[in-house]
Amino acid sequence: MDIDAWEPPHVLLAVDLVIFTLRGGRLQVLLVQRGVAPFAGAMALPGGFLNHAEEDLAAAAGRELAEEAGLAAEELHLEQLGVYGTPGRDPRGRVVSVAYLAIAPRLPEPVAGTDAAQAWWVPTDVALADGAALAFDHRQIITAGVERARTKLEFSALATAFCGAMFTIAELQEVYEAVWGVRLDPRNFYRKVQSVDGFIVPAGPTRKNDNGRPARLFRPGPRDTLHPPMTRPPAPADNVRTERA
Amino acid sequence: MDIDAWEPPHVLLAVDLVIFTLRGGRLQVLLVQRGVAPFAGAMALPGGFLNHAEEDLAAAAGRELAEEAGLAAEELHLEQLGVYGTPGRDPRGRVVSVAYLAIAPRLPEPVAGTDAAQAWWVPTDVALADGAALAFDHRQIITAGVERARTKLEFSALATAFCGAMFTIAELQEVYEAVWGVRLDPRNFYRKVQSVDGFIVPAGPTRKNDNGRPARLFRPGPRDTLHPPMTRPPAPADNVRTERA
DNA sequence: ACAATAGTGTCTATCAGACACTATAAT
DNA sequence: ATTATAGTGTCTGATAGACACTATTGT
Repeated sequence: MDIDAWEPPHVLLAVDLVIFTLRGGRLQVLLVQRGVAPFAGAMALPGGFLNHAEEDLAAAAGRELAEEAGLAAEELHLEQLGVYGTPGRDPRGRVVSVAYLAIAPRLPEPVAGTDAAQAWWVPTDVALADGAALAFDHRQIITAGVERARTKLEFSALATAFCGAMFTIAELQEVYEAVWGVRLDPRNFYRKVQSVDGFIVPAGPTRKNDNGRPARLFRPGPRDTLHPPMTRPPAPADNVRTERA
Repeated sequence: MDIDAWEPPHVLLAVDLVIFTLRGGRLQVLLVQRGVAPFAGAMALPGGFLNHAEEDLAAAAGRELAEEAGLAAEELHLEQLGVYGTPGRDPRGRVVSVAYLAIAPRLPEPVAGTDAAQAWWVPTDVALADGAALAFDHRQIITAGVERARTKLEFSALATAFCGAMFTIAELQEVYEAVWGVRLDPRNFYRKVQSVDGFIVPAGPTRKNDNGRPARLFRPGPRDTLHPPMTRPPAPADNVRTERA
């Protein structure tokens, strides 16, 4: 270790984005099809190398978010998920990737302004199915993202990031049901979510409807950490949501 | 971005270690005194650059653990804490550091086999006090480590990592009290900790004493995630532990 | 005996979950 | 009227916290 001429080695640094949204009552992740080697043709998370040696990590994540998904980083929840740097993970050399988790409100199918050849919303259970061909260690990263989202829903106001500026309590419940993969009692959810201190606040006496009684609208409240937390029911496997009746 | 000659930039990769132990009923962190610039003379977390371009991140963390603290990585809890890569954080250039959290059982004062000039156990509240001079962004990293340890104590069996292979329930309670900074009722803690499924298991009818009734000994149980979790009391500021009577 | 810590029993306020019931809309 | 969703009332089993009490050691 004390060789005089020793110089610390350099590595290539990348950012990868796990972008979640809710579509059709299911948790979906944005995937792009790689156009170049390695893993050409396979599905991968949007991401890329740092632009220049002085670019900030979070800034690089926001830039990729705009370039590859056409989303503005300022309006989204964006947080660090982890570092993935196993030596053999990229055949081009030593690449260390910082994974970020991003949450977007409900979005339509074609992602506008996409830089990559193609980008799709893919349900997480499909993306993680056995047959799915994912580039690099992105399967592992997506799994970590799902797990992170699940636990953050319990203890933080992250669920509101899946909704727009205004939402009904039933819409918020759909977020919990989709991410957790369970069904919840609407009556108990209704009071539970309102009993948590600054989670959601009423947004005027406004209303909105499908074919039942109009629901009150809410906005995200000031608090990010929930006291008391939302309790996730123990997953009994037969409680999993299949279809939205 | 589509300039033909563009090459992705390289960065220097480092690992930093937040090593916690319990001494004198207080949560303490291992700090070394830097011998060279930058921040020569200031206190810093143990850590360093990757040895070579193919060294695994976790392996580098384990190596620094051995070199700078004389601790064997195999016996310790070691987990990724986060990435710190703000451009200006290291005056030598673009250095991105991966922080790891390590938990060690009660250890004596002088850390054997230390590579750095000096290494000390420092109570976290002292290390984070206003006057403390910490190198780089290590104050921020230690703060994140404390917060991580606090929440992990609630939902995982991490507390047993602070104890040895055998421990009494009172010793386990000391861990919770020190890390959370609160006092707990021994009677309620006693049953609570035993009601959690595979948290701790009895280690023979063995015993051990100070000057009261001998206590039963326990070993860490098979489960890592606690169901139900240990509930952390709301911190009312006057509940903080000051001295061990 | 006394002091000190280990361990048990039990009460109470609170809360998650179940579910009957009322309210307000569209058709 | 019927259907569908929004929102309220209330019961019950489980649990966190408070705390009286018993058990087992050293001095």
